[in-house]
Amino acid sequence: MGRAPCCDKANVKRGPWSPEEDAVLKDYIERHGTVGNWIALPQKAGLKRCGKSCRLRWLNYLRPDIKHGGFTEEEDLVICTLYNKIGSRWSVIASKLQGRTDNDVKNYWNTKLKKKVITGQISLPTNIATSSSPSPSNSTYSTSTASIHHSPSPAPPLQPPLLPATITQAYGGGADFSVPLEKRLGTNFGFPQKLYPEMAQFSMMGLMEQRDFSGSVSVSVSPSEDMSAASSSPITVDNSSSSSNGYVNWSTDGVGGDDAFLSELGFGPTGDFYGGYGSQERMGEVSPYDYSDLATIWAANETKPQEFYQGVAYS
DNA sequence: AACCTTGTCAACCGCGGTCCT
DNA sequence: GAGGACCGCGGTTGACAAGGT
Repeated sequence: MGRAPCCDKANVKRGPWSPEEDAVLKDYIERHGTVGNWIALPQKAGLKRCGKSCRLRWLNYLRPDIKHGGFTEEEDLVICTLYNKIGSRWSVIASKLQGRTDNDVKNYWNTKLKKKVITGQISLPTNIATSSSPSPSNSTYSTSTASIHHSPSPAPPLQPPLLPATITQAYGGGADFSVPLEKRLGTNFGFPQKLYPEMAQFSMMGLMEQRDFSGSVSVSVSPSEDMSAASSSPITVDNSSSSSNGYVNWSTDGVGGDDAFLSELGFGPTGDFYGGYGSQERMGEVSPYDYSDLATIWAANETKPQEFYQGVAYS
């Protein structure tokens, strides 16, 4: 036995709302509120509509704080940044944009913004929050240094998130750097990120040795002894826009973003494995955690960086 | 001018989660 | 604890407009 329908579909009006219906709904809600029961509302208000339809109409169109009209460049960047990080959780993304609804954001992404990203008209911030004052909040995103290209420029197409198997395959399933890491670093589509020096050092443990993260110009990393069979090509991390605090800039070439990159470095599974802090993309919002915690996590999950490159699949 | 294609966006649908009895 | 009622969400649809042929 399935769930009973929320309304009698034969006796409710469907399709576009008329101005009269809008007026009735708006007037009723302004006088009585929704009283927490949308199903009963249309009958009380005298509307021949399904309660869900009333709710949608109010939330997406009639609410007084709804912002109608085009999206700003800053809104574009917030959407791109969050989509890159959390995917199609439109309600969460919309909650970060004043006056926008999840439906608005979803439609905007599907019809316009996705194309802008693909054609390279938008690139995400390259130097977000270089401020030395960390903020505990990750609910706001500074876009002050973001760049938007008004003339289309060639850019690599969107790629799916890098799954461990794919990455392993890309690297030849072992210590074979058939796809040098530097090909993934510095690609112009990705979402440039920053890594705390101590984290970078830690992440490379067993894979590479850190040459120098404190310099102001560039950082070179080469495979460690454990990876002696790998290519001897040094891996260059773009540090040109790094500030004097020693942060290291890096980027990925796919929508997997920071998590995928961290996987490449051997941190293991992507996603929220790091409890959110290890994959923060705004250094200003990340406090200098003790990344040695990750050793415990690795141990608990029986995963080590080296295992990744030996083709051991993570669960 | 007529037809076709593409883009846009409001609205619908169904599912999972939560609350209440 | 079970089951019903409702809410909220994300995916999808369909009507309409605009642009192209």
